[in-house]
Amino acid sequence: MATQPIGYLKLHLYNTLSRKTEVFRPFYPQRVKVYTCGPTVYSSPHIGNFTAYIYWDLLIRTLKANGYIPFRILNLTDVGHLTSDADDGEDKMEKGAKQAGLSVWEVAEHYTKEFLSGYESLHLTPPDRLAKATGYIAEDIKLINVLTDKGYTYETRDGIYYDTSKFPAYPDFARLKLESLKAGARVEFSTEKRHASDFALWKFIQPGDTHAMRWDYLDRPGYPGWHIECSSIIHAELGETIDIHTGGIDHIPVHHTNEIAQSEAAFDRQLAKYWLHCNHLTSEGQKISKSLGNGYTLAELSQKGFSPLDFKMWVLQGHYRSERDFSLANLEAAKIRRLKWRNRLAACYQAQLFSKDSGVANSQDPTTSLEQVKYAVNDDLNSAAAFAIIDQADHVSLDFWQGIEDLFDLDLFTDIEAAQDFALPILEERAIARSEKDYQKSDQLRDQLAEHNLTVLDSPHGQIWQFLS
RNA sequence: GGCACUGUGGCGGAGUGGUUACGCAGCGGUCUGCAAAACCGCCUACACCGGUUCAAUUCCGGUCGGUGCCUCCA
Repeated sequence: MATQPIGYLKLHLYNTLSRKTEVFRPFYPQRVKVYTCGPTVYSSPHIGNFTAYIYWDLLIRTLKANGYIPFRILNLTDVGHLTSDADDGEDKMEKGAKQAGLSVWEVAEHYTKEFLSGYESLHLTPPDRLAKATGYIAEDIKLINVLTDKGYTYETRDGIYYDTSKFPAYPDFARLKLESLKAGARVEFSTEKRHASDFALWKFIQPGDTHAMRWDYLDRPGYPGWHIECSSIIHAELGETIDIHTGGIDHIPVHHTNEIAQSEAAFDRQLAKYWLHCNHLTSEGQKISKSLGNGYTLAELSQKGFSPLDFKMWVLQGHYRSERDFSLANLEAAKIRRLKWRNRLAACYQAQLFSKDSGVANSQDPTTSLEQVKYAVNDDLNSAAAFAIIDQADHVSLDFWQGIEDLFDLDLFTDIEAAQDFALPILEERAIARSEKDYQKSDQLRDQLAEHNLTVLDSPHGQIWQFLS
């Protein structure tokens, strides 16, 4: 498999809908509509949250590598939802605000910025549109009205609910067994709910409730339910049906199941053709969750000397559907691997600049290596297999590395030119010192490089500078 | 309790019915004025018990273990 002849392998993706790996065939030949379920912006995003966006970025880049033109929406949940179905559940946005002494709007603003800055530091392709839930309240209401007109809803004292029994396909997506779901449920359900799986489309704010985010609907103040925003954003921005819908594995039984129920009941069209779900991370053997507050942030990793790109390297070393356990020791290994790639690239850069025959020991066509990498990624985004090919690739082409950057963007080219400019005169001086056997000076010059995070290797082809970290 | 996933060498981590990726660490060596995170080589695993098969880590069944979801989360 690894040395497979480079035929064109069509993009294959594992589709949760069928629980099978399928050849990807979008609705239209080129344009691919993608929707990614984004974060709830009420606390600092941790590494587990970002893992998902790293994988979905790989999806977007892989689509592009296959000649597709993806159009992607990423939503931000900036409206509070109750923490539980119970009437006394605390709204997590409101809770976050209370803890920080800010308004809910300020909380959303603050953590949105934090999320986006982390997103950027990971070199993730920006979505074509960032959709904030609070920007689509009118669409939410429109959609609820459609569902009401079609007889899918009922009203209780605390809100408008979706009657899941009216949508027979409800359990299909997650392969739910509704009876056992009911039996195992640990939550106190709203007593007015008709079925355990029914969910709120809209919540009414009760007199005396201080809920800050509120909109008028049915002549009363209220706010949208947990799942409606994704359905209405998709409808507003992408239409009734899309090619790919992505999210975390946790979304399958509730959020995506409900999304399908809402959208497909309203529009009588399949919501998405392909559903991709990434697995969750554990951190040092423990589940990471916002509620437990036990995940590292990118800033914390940075304090420990790891770039966000080192973390990205670690993430892409594994497969998006695998359970991964994060540890600093493993992050260290990924950091070193990335450093080695940067140094290979640096050596390649120097060879191309100074060697007439830029193909030093070049026994393999770099284009072939790159095709092999794409081949691996086309197999359900197998970045781990792709990385093995990169490690083995025998080449010195900058084009190859550019191709790798297009696919993964690990910021491998960073500082190359500056390092070159700094190292060049020192290396020249050192060459002279060495030819005069002035080793003391030669070592001094090496120390000088070290102060700028560089070192030098004496190869048969001459001196090569390398990054130290 | 229900559902799903999963068990690969010191640590990670792909993959495959037969030739046993890859990374990190370790070990040995080479090159070098000394070095080197440079080069070469080594360490060769698939939880356990059955079954199918000419052949299973790979398929099937069972056992034991791990994880996730069923409650907001990527």
